[in-house]
Amino acid sequence: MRHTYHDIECCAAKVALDQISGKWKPIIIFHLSAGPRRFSELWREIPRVSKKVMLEQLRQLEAATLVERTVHNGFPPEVTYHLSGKGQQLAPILQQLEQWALTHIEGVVQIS
Amino acid sequence: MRHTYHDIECCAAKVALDQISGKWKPIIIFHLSAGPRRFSELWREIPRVSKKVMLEQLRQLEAATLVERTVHNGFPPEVTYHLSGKGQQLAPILQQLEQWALTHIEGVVQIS
DNA sequence: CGGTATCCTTAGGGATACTG
DNA sequence: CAGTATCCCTAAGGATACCG
Repeated sequence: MRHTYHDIECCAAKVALDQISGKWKPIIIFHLSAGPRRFSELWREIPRVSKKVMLEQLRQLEAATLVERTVHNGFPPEVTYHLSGKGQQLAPILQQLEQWALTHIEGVVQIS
Repeated sequence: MRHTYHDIECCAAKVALDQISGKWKPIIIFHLSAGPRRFSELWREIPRVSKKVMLEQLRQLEAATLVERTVHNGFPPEVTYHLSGKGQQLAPILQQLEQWALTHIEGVVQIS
């Protein structure tokens, strides 16, 4: 992702948001923050995404070094994804955002 | 914006992010967090957006009750936009996101 | 199982001109 | 000044089938 002069000058938050925006990225991060997942697990936990799009989102998160990918040798193939340090440091901020949503956005309720 | 069952169940943060996602919304919030702005001011501060899109983004922020719009009578017309309480409470979270970007994202530097 | 390859659809955004 | 009205176009996402 290229950042324009204007983005960088005005609003580093925008640059951050760009890295986690995308229809499924926050949900992926949410699930990975509970621990590593193999591709198929993650895919089962997030229904309604096509495999292709799921992969795209993961690749973008990798490119932003928010998520890391591990290939375990053997058959059948096993690949796991987990949050990087950078990704983990994002988690508390997302939790605050979550809290903000819970207090301000109608119809958003916590499901422990 | 409708939220799916899945969004609400899994990730209130996603719902929050939806309200501030959009190509220009973070930048608009950034500028408004420094105080109210009339439309033309804001538009001058954010070059490269078309007036139409700028309006759309503002309308969406209004719909999410992040931004409020005040019409001052007189001629020429004067309309100002400012952050609502909800919007102001978002500011510190965005600042943390900003800090996170500054420490983790290459090429993002602070311009006091 | 994890991943490509194809093809298709749409919403988001951009350019420009016009109006009260 | 603030706001519509048109028209256009591309990137993001979706469906489906196939591969090692």
